[in-house]
Amino acid sequence: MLNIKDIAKLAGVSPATVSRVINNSANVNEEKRQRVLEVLEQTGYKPNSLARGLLYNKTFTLGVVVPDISNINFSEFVKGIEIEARQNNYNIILMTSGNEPEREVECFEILKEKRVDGIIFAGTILTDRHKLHIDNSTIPFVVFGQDFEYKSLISINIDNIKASYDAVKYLYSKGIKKIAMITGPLWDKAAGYDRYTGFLKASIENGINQRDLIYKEGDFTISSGYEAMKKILKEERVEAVFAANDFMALGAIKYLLDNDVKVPQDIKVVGFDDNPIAKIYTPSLSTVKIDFYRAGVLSVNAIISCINGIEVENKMLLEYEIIERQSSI
Amino acid sequence: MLNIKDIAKLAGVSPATVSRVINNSANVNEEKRQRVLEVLEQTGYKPNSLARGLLYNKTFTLGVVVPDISNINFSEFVKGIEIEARQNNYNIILMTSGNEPEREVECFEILKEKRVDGIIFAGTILTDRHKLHIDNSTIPFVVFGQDFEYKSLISINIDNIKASYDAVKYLYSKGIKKIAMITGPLWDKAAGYDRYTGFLKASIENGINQRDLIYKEGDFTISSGYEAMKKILKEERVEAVFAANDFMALGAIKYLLDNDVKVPQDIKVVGFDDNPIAKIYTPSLSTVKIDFYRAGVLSVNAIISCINGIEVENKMLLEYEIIERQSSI
DNA sequence: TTAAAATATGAAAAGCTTTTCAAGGAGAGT
DNA sequence: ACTCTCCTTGAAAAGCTTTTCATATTTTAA
Repeated sequence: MLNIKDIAKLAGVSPATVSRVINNSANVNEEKRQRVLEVLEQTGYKPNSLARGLLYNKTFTLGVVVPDISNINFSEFVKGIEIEARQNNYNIILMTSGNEPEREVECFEILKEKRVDGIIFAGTILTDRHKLHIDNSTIPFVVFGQDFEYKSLISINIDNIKASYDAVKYLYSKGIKKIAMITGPLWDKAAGYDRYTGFLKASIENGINQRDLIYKEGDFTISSGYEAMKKILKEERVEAVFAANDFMALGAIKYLLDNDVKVPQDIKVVGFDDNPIAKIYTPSLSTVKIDFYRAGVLSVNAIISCINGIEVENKMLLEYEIIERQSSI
Repeated sequence: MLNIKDIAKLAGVSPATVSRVINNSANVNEEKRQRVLEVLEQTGYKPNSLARGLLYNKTFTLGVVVPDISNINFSEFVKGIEIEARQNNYNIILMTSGNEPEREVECFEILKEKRVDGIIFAGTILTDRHKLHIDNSTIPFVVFGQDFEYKSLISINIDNIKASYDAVKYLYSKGIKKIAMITGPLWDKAAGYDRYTGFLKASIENGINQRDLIYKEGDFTISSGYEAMKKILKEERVEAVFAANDFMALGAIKYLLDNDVKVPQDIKVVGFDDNPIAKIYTPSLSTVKIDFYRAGVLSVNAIISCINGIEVENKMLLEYEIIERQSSI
């Protein structure tokens, strides 16, 4: 591949002059300028960004670490990141961690070696090794998705408690008295415990005794939603079900339909996430929509500000929206 | 950020020695080795990959250009790429093109500047500008998804004609006589025209006169499937419908159910893609499954071979699988 | 004990771009 | 005609790592 010296030779000027033409950084005799431009055009020369990066100590590259890119939430997130990054002249190195802390830390190490200008990290927990890395690192970090209340780390989060609270309140506002919840695993702080907490809060506010709360724990899969719904119906007569994600909500609906319970006439169902399936399913599923694309855009803006030394809020909450569809009308 | 000179100073040795310790490239006095290792540990030093890349003219980075990462097919594809690449010590720079040729070419330019070792490209058409780029480029290219019969370009493809042919044959094998197709836009060679061609071939083979073929053109959306189904039923009495993708198939099913036509008892439906929704929908949808994850893995293997100067087949076809579910039993 | 071989180590160059600094040339003003 | 300015231009250094080459030291063999 050609370098700037080759171009200089072909155009009969010095490398410095070629550089000046490429970067429009100083006056160059018009005739020479044309000669250089012509050579550039003919050869398709592109300056070596490694050399540039070495010089400026800057790569215009962001590292992005997500658990699983094939999860629609994260692919929306990454889409937002990529598009916003590009708009700001940055590229992204994408890495997946499979939610394994070991691999996450490994990603950080590789990204450090690649000298990325910043890292956007969607993870689950912050182990000591994570913290060690973040502390020792001069690379700006933005953490998404779990409330990492660690030092002044920039984090962008979903207010799971409030979103869940609002979803349940929405059901109560329809005059419903008895609502059950299908939760995620409660050890999962964000999507598990926090969403349960919102349900708890809204229920108590509507005069339910904490001991009378009706809920079953699932694991975010369709089949666990199906099973949970079965258990709930065996024990109680409820008018609505709120599930901690859409898959479990769909499982619940499936069980209800299989057993000739009408949705929404007999029992209303609300999910969480606004998975694309929610809109398509029959009946279409009411849900809480989180805008992951926007989360990506915000992450990029935050990290670029940070890179440029501009102060940013270090705790941001994402908006959400309760979407009413057939399953709860 | 520290550099190798700093480490050398801290350990009281020369940069060369530090380099030898890091790369295990030559014998180093054990005592000094330990001193260096200790400093490396304490400082968390990572060598600057830009400098290395500059020296070796190699970045261990692959460029990946896809139309839209939030499309499940492409996110599976990218997942396969990322995981396989990492296993081979490569990272990926992900770029999205929105299927715009202009932006695709722009991606190539940026990736060239970043000196990626290879580019994996999922696109639609190969314009002259694309070709110019590929011709002038010394960077290995792997093209996925459309049959780019261009020179010795490495391409990985779906055999749309044969997959579609097999799907229709499968329906005929159930003793069905009258099958309609909902095609994609026919100007779209791969997912549009080729899938139609397979349908045509299988139909003729089963004694249908080409003039009697029943098909309507959709645009891959649910609603277009719904409308196409409406038109088909108005004109003909069919026993089965084959759609060029799952969304249109689901639209068709929706129309049928809305009009009290039972699926699969009255009309069987088969889609294409194995979108996650296909499995979940009621009735679950029979479809043609393409393994995009595997396509990603194959792409990486091909490009790494190419980078290392190993000969590879330059035309590969992906396997597919007809998945039978409730909608066609 | 001495020559030869093996081992260990640092200096320096290469890889590519940008920017600073110095110098050369041209034009303007006196 | 001479000096001062402004405009152009090229040489060189910096940024960081690896590897080669040469040197210094130690070990082995005779």
